[in-house]
Amino acid sequence: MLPQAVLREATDRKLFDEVVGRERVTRAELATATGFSKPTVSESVRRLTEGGLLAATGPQETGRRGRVGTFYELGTAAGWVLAVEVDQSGVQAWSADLAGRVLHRHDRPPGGAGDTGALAEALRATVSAALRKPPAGPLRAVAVSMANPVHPDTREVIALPRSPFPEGLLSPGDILADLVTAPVLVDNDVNLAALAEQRFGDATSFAYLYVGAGLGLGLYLGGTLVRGAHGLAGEVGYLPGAGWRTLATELAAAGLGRSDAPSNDVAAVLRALDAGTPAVLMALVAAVARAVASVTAVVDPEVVLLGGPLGTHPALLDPVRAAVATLSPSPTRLDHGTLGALAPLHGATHLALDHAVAAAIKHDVPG
Amino acid sequence: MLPQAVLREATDRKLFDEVVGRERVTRAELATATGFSKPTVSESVRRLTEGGLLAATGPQETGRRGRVGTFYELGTAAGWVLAVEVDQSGVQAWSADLAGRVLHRHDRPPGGAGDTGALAEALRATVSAALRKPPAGPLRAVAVSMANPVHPDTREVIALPRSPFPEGLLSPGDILADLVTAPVLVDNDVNLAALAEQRFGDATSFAYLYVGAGLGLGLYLGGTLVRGAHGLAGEVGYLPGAGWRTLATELAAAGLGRSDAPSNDVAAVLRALDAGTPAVLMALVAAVARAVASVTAVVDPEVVLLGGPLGTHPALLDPVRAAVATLSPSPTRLDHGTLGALAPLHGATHLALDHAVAAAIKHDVPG
DNA sequence: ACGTTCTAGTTAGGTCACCTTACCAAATCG
DNA sequence: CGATTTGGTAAGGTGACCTAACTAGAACGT
Repeated sequence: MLPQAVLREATDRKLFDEVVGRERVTRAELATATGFSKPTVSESVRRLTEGGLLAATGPQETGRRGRVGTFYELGTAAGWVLAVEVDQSGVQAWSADLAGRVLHRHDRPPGGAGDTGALAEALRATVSAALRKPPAGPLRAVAVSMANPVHPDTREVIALPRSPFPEGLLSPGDILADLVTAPVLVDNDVNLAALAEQRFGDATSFAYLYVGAGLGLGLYLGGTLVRGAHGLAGEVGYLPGAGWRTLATELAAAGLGRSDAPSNDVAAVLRALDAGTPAVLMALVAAVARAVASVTAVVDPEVVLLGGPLGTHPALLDPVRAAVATLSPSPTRLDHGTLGALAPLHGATHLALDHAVAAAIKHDVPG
Repeated sequence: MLPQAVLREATDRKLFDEVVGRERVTRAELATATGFSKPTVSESVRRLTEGGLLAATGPQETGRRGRVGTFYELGTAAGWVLAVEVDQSGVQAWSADLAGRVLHRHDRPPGGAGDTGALAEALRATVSAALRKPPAGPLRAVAVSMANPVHPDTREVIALPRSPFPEGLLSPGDILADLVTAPVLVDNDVNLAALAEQRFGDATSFAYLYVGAGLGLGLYLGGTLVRGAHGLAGEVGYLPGAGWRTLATELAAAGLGRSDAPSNDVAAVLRALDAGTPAVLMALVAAVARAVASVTAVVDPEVVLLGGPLGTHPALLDPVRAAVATLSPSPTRLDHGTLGALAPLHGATHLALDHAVAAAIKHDVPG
């Protein structure tokens, strides 16, 4: 590969993102918006259209002085990506175009609860359904969101004690190998939720704390997700609690987030929170505040967002803020996430998109 | 600035580092070692020699077939950097060349203990002394290591409750403004220690836990130091302890690391550790293990190194390993740091070097 | 009506950093 | 003393960027 390719790729990527962000643009607008010269923009747009990522869509509306320009937008042959979420409540998938617009949704309730084989089958069935309604163009990437941690290099699913999945590892890449030729990216659901919430807001250092059937943390620092050397970054359930046990163990001892019947527990805890039961609230607030304070002390992010079925409960925010303030001198902002239960799917879409666009730009160098 | 400059700078930097790493090299060796073509290497070396960073130092020794090449090495006019450490035990400074070789050392005992004005005066005096023994070439950068956290953008020193410095902020940039024209970089001593230990080993994700008169953590992830949005990353003294207090508070309550007389305390604790007093050991191990487990749970680094006067005590390592293992499922390696008390100075040297070389390469484009 | 003005886009030509290929220079080996 | 081997230069090409000057075409103004 030529050394100058890095410049070309950066230019193409920036222009592509600009086009996607503005829906329809002329090359002149692109030049002023990005700072590139007009000839450079024309060259780059030519590459992108020949590669199918962009397409000319007729003339600029007239009524303004000067020559009418040509609008460019996302090409219909640009293709699409597939984002999938696998968890205890089933499998959910989104087909999206390269602008991130969701085109189709596919849901599937859980097969046999807690059965890995059934889950794998549900994954295959959902992806098959999505492939039966293919948008225009090639499928460029598949991203799968899972509740387990994922190894940062191999992207294998990692088994943990008290993991929400039973024994037996689920490897989406293997499961989908014969269905799909596009690359299959796998990542942790909370990491992906963090990615989504980060893109939605725009803090550069950022933590997303999931509170539901267990605790999970997604960390976004310095422009990338922190996955950890062994894929275990953000496993805040293993933080030391008040005693010499992990936070997760203490929560379970308090009757919260038991890993053997998590969804029922979440419903019960939600009812308790709605009813204002002080014991439940206090136990939960203590655990969440410990987690937030720990994250703050270690990486000091700009913002910490609470997410997940319990994390978004309105009764939680103020007490946690108060508790954290007694410990931490950092003015870190604490708030609710805004994307709700769909955050991981949004994140998976972003992950797939990012990979797809980068790969598409890297490969076509039409002359 | 030309867009191609990024390529040129990367090339120059890589070649410069290669030359420094091998002491003396011919251009042919550089070409094969770096993968650049021979003409590219010659061009780059020409730029670097004209900029003064490199210098030809006579012919390759003969005895081998083929033409004798010209050796290049660090130029005498490349200049130098100054690394300074300011803490309660006084001020210490190193002059180093751009290869990181320490040329002169300057020490100064503390003026009035805990007196900011005296400390500032000691800083000025130490730098003046260093300037009176200037190595060849220009002073390109000064890096100051301090025990306080430092704001990541403004690089102002941040005041914290229980900080080892008294009221009144020490701004090395201002203090040295009339002595020195080179840029003055300031950073936290523990961050710099992490930088140094990281360079010495070569883990890509890395935490350095300082245990002395207080706890501090330096984090090195994804190729850079993590300073936090407010400069408070690694302030693990504010981690929640076993009770609803910070780790630092609990340690102080146990008679360890009291911030009002820290150095005496450290000596006392060291004596207790040597004597094998179980209460002291257990309290310290508990606190350190909590910190390590917290870091592991949040960012899952490849390695955690213990440093500082207490952290390097041999009695600490195994109990901490055992305690961490009961909490954390991550196979993170735990070890002692290898640079001892000099780690922050090493780190400051690296910081200054990095800045100096980058700036020197950026600016001269002789043509 | 018709030249002026304004905007979109192309053409021409230059720069810069990289590359390959071919050559020259100088030392040892057989 | 020629062959070989190695360091370094010369010549020429490519690709990605730039500026400046041009053409294309619509609306405005008197």
